[in-house]
Amino acid sequence: MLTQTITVPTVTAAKVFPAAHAKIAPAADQFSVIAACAGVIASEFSYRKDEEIYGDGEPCEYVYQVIRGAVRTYKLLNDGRRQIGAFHLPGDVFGLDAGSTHRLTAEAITDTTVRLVKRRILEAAAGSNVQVAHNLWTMTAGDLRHAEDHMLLLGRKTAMEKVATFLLEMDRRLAKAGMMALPMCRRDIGDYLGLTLETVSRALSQLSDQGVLVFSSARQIVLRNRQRLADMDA
Amino acid sequence: MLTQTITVPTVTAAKVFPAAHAKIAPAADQFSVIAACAGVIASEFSYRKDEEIYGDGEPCEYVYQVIRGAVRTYKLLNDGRRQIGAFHLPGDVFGLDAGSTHRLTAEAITDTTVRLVKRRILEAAAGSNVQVAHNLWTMTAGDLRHAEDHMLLLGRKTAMEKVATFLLEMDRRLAKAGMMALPMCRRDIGDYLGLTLETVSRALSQLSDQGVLVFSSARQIVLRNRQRLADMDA
DNA sequence: CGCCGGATTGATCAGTTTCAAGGCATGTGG
DNA sequence: CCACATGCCTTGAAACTGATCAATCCGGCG
Repeated sequence: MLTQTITVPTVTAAKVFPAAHAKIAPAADQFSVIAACAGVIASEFSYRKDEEIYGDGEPCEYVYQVIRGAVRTYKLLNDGRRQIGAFHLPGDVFGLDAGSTHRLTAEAITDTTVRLVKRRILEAAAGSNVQVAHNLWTMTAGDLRHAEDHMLLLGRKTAMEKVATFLLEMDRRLAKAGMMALPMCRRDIGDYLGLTLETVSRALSQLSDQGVLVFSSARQIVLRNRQRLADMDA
Repeated sequence: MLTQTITVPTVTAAKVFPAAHAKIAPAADQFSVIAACAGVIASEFSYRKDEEIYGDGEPCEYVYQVIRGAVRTYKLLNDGRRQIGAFHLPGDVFGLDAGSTHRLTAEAITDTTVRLVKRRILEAAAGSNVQVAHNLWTMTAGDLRHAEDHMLLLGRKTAMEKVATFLLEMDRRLAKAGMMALPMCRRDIGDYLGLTLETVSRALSQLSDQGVLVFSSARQIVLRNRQRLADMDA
């Protein structure tokens, strides 16, 4: 079980959309569009490391966008086995469920700041604005695409292939100046890939030995040979 | 590799919506709603066993609903390893991708008849009718929910737990008169659960030995103890 | 400095896959 | 009607991948 910091979310700021932000991912654009269309006042909230943002089964009150930090969304089995469905990095939208309750739990991986809009307002906007409705659909479809790719990984790739895929995904999503600063620990990576933390560690060590990557520290990685990774990725 | 029957789809019928059909699943309702809203002429097509309905990467020309038979949608790795993302049974809608191309391949498991509507028309309807737009979203969200549950299964459940989950899912979706007639072979089940066909067979044999289920034939199954299965399911 | 959480590494174990053989049902042609 | 081929399923034995258990190691921080 993970340590659970019990903290009440703190409002750190509140501003009117659209707000300019450094790095705008496609999903971020859509978020801005729907928020703007809805004419919403979006707030910023901050969460501490390991703090729960929402829980499995809770009503969907907000839709979130990561500003700083990182978020994991996961499901648990009775005995505590955990499957992380996705990591959400700056720019990413999460917590958008079509139903009335969340079906995964969301937690801050590191200290994290999110922008959020009330789901009720979004819903209303979608009811009168087809552009908003279309964006809700394509955002959910983007999550589905990721889930489909991830099912292939979980069901059919070997440990090394899983780790190679993970590295390429993270490289694409958060590499800056050729360097990757992973926000999550080995256990998180394992629970994302359907592996144990030891297997993840061994695979990374092996890639390091082969010169495919270089560690600055355990979580600071430079990829030296993306092609080799892409080959392993199957 | 599966045997590929090369056959051109045959139009067997064409009728105007809404058409009454015996068993209406929730998704079926939505399909009818969107089709009705779009004022679409829906056709019926038939596919032979193992025939491809659409391929990974092909443009999304139609959205489909299973009338009779069963469909598998899957992804492949370079070397042929296959992950089946979902089985589509009578009433189910499939082939609804928000993007412009399909990201999985769809094949008929048995001889299958589908109803289909042109995606272009649906798209247009969604642009002017928020009810249609909303239904597209909730259908995609339903697929996402299934994928999220399935990631947990693929990444974290044991072979026996996977098979138990599979049996309960199929029981819920296609049991008639307490009897389940599986349309798919052991290899399909394995590729859905991230197992080999032998492991699936062994798990089923073990459940049979324990009296949890009874085989009429290899694919005709009666569940004798759903509670035991639910317990294994974790 | 010593503690602590996270990461690495080693040794062994277990579950699943792989390889292989055989059974059973279905269908076809002699 | 029977012999045989075929596809699918079951079962067994061996091999292997990844998990588990356990011992450091390392870096940051009080």
